[in-house]
Amino acid sequence: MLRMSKLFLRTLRDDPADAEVPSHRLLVRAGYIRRVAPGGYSFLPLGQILYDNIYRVVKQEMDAMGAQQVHFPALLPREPYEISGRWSEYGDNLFRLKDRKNADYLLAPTHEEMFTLMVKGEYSSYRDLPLIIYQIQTKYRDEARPRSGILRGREFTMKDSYSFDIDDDGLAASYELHRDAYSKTFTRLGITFHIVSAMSGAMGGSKSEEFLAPSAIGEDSFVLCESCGYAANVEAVQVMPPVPVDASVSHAAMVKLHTPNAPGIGALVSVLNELDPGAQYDASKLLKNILFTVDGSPIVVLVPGDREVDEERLAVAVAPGKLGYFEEADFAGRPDLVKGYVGAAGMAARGVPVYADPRIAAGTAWATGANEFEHHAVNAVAGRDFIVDRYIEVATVAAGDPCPTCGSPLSIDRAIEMGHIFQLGRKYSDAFGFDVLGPDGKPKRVTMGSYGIGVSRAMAVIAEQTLDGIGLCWPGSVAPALVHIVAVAAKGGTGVEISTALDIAAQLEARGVSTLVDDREGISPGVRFKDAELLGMPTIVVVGKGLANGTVEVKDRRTGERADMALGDVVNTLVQTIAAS
RNA sequence: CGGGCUGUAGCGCAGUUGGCUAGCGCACCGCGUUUGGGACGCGGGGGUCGUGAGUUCGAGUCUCACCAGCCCGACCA
Repeated sequence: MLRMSKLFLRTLRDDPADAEVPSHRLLVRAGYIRRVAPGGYSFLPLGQILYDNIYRVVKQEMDAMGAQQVHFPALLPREPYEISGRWSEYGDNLFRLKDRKNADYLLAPTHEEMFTLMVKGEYSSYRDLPLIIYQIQTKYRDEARPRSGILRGREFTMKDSYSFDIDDDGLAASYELHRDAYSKTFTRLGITFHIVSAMSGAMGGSKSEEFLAPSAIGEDSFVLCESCGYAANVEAVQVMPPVPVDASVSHAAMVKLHTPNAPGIGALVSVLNELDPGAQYDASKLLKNILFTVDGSPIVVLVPGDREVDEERLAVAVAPGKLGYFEEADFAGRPDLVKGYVGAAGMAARGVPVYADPRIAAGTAWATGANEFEHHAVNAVAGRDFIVDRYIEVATVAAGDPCPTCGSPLSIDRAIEMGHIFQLGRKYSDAFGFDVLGPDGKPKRVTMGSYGIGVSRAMAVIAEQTLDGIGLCWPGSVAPALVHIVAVAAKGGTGVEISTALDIAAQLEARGVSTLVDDREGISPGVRFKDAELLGMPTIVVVGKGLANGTVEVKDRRTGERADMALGDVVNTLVQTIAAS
């Protein structure tokens, strides 16, 4: 039983000035968290209980799938990360520090290395596998821009697990176990989510899916197909293969036009339409020619004018080459590349490789730069006037694009990444030379998966998906208390409301229902009601004026429905209702 | 890394052309009234005005530097 007369809690009437997103504002106002540093938050008692409840759900589902919990330090020596290459790969996002002997340490952003070493140290036979171990532990990432309170912090809690298998089939099985466990976990946490295909990204490896919680404040975008259920992070969408082009259609010869005052795609469209009123140009018929550098050498990337280049996908496509921007200084050194008027035609002569989105299929005609100041070319045909050296999927997707599996229009929504499951493969077992002896007595390289759930982030996500105009609104599976009992003293009262509220709470607790009692003295009813709504327990019981008639009021925080109930029935009824839900 | 905005009590904010004891609301303490929708009266406590230099008889206010926070942008040829 939590008693508000004793609870270490102060609710705020005003929104904190530094909080932008609703979950952050309410978690601070309701006294769950307090900021202590950029991206660093303390939990007050209600926040800690909420966190513990989420922790318990995550742990139960991990244990249920046969994973075993372990624990690592967050403070780690440099060497393992040096061996895996991540000491440098992680860049500025890694917190590095030195001990008194000037030795390098880091605060772990994730623990693949340590798990690999731990298992390598104990196991050496195929008969020991498969194995899944996990921890729920604090991670540190020096984010370029921590934001949204607990949603993107520099210190946060993550459940990370790792599977160790002898072969690909085993890895696939461990992966499926996680997929199921994650679905159960997020369902129990009351989170609405989609499982989407994800990009493997910097982690290396192959198959990867994300658990995304749709939210307007999300930092990820994903596509969803209403008709077939295809879902993917926008960074991982597979576009349709290039539409076959009717080779019999012949295009007019490429023409160079004088196009002054046409900076940018929008202005160029207007200028071209003036020059050629019959042609009906729009951005999708223009070709963006964007220069990047790979290991210092220029490349040009072609996308339709109404699309953007997805740099993360491009970075993956050119790996292990290092992607960079082609900047002013680079233009200065290449007078043959005219800023604002770069055109694919002529890149071969300049020794610049041409990478293109599949939409720039051979036989398609485009308006593009003419590699001459204030000049553009129209009717530049792929395969005739310019050659594409390599097709890669780098154009951003747009709402309405065809679904790669069924062709229906895709929708795009924002979401928060809640979990990520990932078939790592042998990246880390290779790095650390982790073999076990196979049945044939020969060494066999272990294959791994890594899997994460943002535990502290889940607090913000659940808040974000459930809050309303008057406060937080927790699902019963994580709420700090299931029932919030408000004692409202009657005029000239004797305190019987408070003692009755405490009595109801004691009976509920005895039957396993957690309670929060507003037993504060001298607080006006309005404050109690506002606080109860702000704090967000699923059920609110008001012990007040009805007591004279032997009734209390029961309110559902989510629906706002309220009903008077006989004092003698309230405990039984609540216990039954909660058991049924 | 670039741009914009902001640093005054635990929280939210005001503070004029530089001026005397730095204010208001919430929160907090005391007394009294009040008690079903963020009550009221009276009386209180709480401040290195982000930090450091400088200008000045005098700086929350002006100048410079630094630090911190929030938001936006990260290239579009």
